[in-house]
Amino acid sequence: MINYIDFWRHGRAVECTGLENQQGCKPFRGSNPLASAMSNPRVRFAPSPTGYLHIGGARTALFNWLFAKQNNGKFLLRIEDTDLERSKEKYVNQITDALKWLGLNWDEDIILQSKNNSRHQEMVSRMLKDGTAYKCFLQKDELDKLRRESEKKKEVFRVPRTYRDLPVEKEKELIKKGKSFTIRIKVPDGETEFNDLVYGSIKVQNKDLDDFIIARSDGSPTYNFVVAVDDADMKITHVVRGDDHLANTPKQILVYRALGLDEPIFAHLPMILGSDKKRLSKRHAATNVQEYKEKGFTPKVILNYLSLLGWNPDSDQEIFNENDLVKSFQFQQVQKKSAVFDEKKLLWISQQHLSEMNVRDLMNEIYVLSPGWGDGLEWDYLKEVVKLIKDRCKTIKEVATMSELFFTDKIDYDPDLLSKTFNSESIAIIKDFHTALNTVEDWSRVELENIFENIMEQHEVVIGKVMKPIRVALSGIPFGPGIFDLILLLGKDVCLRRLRHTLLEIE
RNA sequence: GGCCCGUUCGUCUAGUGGUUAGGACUCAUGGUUUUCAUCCAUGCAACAGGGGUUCGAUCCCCCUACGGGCUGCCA
Repeated sequence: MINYIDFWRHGRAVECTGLENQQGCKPFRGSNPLASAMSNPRVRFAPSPTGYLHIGGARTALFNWLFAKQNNGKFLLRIEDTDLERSKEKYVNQITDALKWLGLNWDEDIILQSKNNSRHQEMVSRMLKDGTAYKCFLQKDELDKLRRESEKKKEVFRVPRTYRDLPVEKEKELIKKGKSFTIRIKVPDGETEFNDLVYGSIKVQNKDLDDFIIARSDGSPTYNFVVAVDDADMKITHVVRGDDHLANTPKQILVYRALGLDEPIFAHLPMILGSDKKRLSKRHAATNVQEYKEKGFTPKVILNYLSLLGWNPDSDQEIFNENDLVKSFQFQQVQKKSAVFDEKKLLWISQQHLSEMNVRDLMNEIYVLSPGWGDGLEWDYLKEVVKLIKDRCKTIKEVATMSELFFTDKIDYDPDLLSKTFNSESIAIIKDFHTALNTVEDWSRVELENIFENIMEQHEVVIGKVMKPIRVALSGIPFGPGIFDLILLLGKDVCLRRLRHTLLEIE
């Protein structure tokens, strides 16, 4: 007996009896028509617009993008918006905004999956016509019951193939009676194997797969069907996605084969976990790419850190720009195990980037983060401010925040800090310093150093005792740029005013 | 339950049939620095467990445990 002939369409009809060896049923191997596509791969990122772009999605997008850039290919974006309930247009915008901000620009127009509906229907019909799929009249409650029963008996539940080879007349009869049906794929005997670029060879026995549904009773096609059709239509050569899809892949391959479509190459990426080793979810501290923007991380920093999660460059290099990444990226170096997201390391990467960033670029990043930053102040002054504090900051946000002390007229002193810093001795020092500053003629570093030395002598103290109270009085914080730089940049008037202000606060 | 995948310092990772199991982040200590940060030095810290194979296993094989994914008329 011949099972549905020509199920696999590989230029030749193959008869699978289920008894012969599996080789005959296996698809092309060495003659993979996609081999030539290596030079111009087409990859895609396919998020569902049911939420913001999270950090795991960003990494998936990044690896796709890197691979495309590296091989002179195309990086495409497909929005999987077929879940009408949960899909929202605002999320589409959030996702595209986040991708743009990261610099992961896509080629060609965005594909909305929902727009492909008629194409999906067409393909479902084709499978029905070809006999690679069938109408299944099992009702949901029947299935639920069967499932419960096998669970009770501790048996493995399998969807019964009751309607798989139903004569046409009987089918018509059932439809006439108003019985609803789903459409299931006829999973062939044998096994399905594929070679994942990250995980290597993956093999499953087809008997472990049910005749899964490709179209629901309302006619809408299901994910594992649609994704295969869309990827094929988009001529995707490499499917790069999270490893939560690893187990779905054989099903999708079955769809490709049933439809005679070219199979892509697959590469599955390990998951990103939270610090509790649980899959990164909304429950975790920050998973939204947007949040990292707000925290003051630049796109380059995010990309750099994300690339190191689950991938290693086969060298000691840890700081990368996009070009380095494009050059070094390799699926062979992608880890199989999931990785924990570590914000400490992110901060370190960020700091490394900041220290290498020139002041101008840094200022532009600050403007992206907070457009009103330094309003009304001169560019040159702002530049000096940034130059002075950038080496002490880990994020753009920190630079923006710390720079405030150069902008505001009035500093909000922390009472605890004041009481810790000031006693009768330091108050006297502040007063003396105020007097000296007031009368100084030459506003220079040398002159300031002289003043400091005089005070140290007068009060018989080390420089720390002079510097600390002055620093707190001038900046409101117990650390920061060199004291003379601070004074010189703030200017005489501001310094005098802040010294007086401090004295008022503590007295 | 079944199937698939995984398991090296707290974290990201390198590594090999014989290594003092390497690096980075974090943390601790010391040094440099007018403070802080940087920087430098030092230190703490890992092969999940059990069986094999082997002269010898972190590395190869098997089992167990643990973790994750899939198993849906979600995507």
